[in-house]
Amino acid sequence: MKTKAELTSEYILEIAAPIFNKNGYAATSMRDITEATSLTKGAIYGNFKNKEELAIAAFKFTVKSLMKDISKHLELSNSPIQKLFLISDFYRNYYQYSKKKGGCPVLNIGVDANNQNSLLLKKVKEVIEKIQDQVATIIENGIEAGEISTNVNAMQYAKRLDTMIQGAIFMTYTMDDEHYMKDTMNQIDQMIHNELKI
Amino acid sequence: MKTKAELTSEYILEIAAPIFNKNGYAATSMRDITEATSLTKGAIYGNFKNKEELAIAAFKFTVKSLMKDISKHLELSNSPIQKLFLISDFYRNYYQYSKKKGGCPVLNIGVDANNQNSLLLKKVKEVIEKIQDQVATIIENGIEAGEISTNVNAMQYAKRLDTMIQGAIFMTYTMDDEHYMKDTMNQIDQMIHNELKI
DNA sequence: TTAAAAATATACCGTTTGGTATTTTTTATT
DNA sequence: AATAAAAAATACCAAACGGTATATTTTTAA
Repeated sequence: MKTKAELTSEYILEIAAPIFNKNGYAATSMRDITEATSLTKGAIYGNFKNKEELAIAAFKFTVKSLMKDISKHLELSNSPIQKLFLISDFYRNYYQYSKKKGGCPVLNIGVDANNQNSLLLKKVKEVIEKIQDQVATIIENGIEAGEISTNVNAMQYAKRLDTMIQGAIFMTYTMDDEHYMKDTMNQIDQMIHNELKI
Repeated sequence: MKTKAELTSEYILEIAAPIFNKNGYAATSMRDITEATSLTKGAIYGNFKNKEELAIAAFKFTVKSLMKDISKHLELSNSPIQKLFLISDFYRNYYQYSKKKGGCPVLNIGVDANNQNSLLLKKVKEVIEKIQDQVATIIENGIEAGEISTNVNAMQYAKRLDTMIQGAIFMTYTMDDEHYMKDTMNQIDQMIHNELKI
C-alpha cells in the first residue's frame, strides 16, 4: 500500500509537470505549484527537497508516461518495419497528445535547460539517447529479419529520424500548425519505403 | 550622426541580446543586463520602456544580423540551385557561428516565448515566415530558370527544409554534438540532388 | 561660456522569490 | 482511545525582482 506521502508526491507531479513543461524552470514559481495543487509549501517541501529536484522529478514523470505510450503503440505490430511506421503514426497525433502534458518535454526542457540547469539538461540527453537506441534496435532487428536493407546504418538513421521529428515538433508548436507534423511524418514514411525497405 | 542615446541603445542590445538568447526571458534579470553592460537602470530604462521591449529589440537585433549574414552568403552564386546548396553550406558552420549570438534565436526564443510571451512569439513566427518565403522564392526562381523540377511545391519544400534545419539545430545544441548538423546538411544536399535538380 | 536639454546614476518602492522553522493536523499503531 | 510519528499548514526570512522618482552628470546648441 502506498503511503500518504507517496500519493501526495504523485499528485504534485501530475499537477506540476505540465506547468514546468509549459513555462520552463525559471518562469515557474513554487507559488504556481502551491496554487495549482491547492497545497502549501509545507506539503511541497515535505515531499521534494527543492525546486530543482521537483523540476527533475516532473520531467521524469512526463517522460515516463510518454515512453510508456509509445511502447504501447509499437506493440501493435511485431514487424520491425511496421514498428517504424507505427512511430510516425504515433507522432502524427503528437501535437494534440503532448499538449495535455504541457508540450514536448524533450524539446521544451532541452531548450530551457541549456545554459541554465546542467542536471536537467543531462536528463534530457539521457532520454534522447534512450529513444535513439530503441529506434536503432528496431532497425537492427529489421535488418536481421531481412525486412531492411543491410546497407543502412541503424544508429545514424535513428538519429536522422529523431532530428526530423524534433524539428517537426518545434515548428508545429511555434507556428501552431499541425501541417508541419503531418508533412514530416509523410516524408518519414516515404524515407522508410525508399531507403530502408527491401 | 548618431545621438548618444542611439549609440547606447545599440551597445545595450549588443550585450543584452546574447544573454536573453541564452537564458530566456524569465531567467534574464535586468540586473544581468546592468552588470554585463556596466550601466545602471537609468541608462537601460532611459532607452527601453521595459524588460519586454528590451527583449523584443534584442531578438530583432540578433535576427537582423543573422539574416544579413545568410543573405551575404547566398550572394556567392546567382544560380537558384546553387543558392540552395549555399543554405546547407551556411548551416554546416551554424553551431560555432550561432554560439557567439547565444544560440539560435528562432529556436531559443520560439520555445521560450511559447505560453509565456505572445508578443515575442509573434515576432518569431514572422521571422520563420520570412525565411521560408525567401527559400520558396529561390525554389520558384529555380523552376523558372529550368534548374528545378516543375513538380516541386516550392512553399512545401521550403517548410520541409526549414523543419529539418531547426531539428538539426535543436539536436546539435541539446546533445552538444555537431554531427547532427553536418549529417542533416548532407541529407539536405542529397534531397536537393535527388528531388529538386533536373 | 553658458544655459537648456538629454542622458545616466542613485536611491528607493512594493512585490515576489525560494526556502526554513515552527505549529497544527492527520495518520498509523498499540 | 491514547500516543507517537508523519504529513501538511502557517508564519516568517533575507534576497532579488521589475520598475520609478529624483538627483547628478554629460552632451548639445546658442
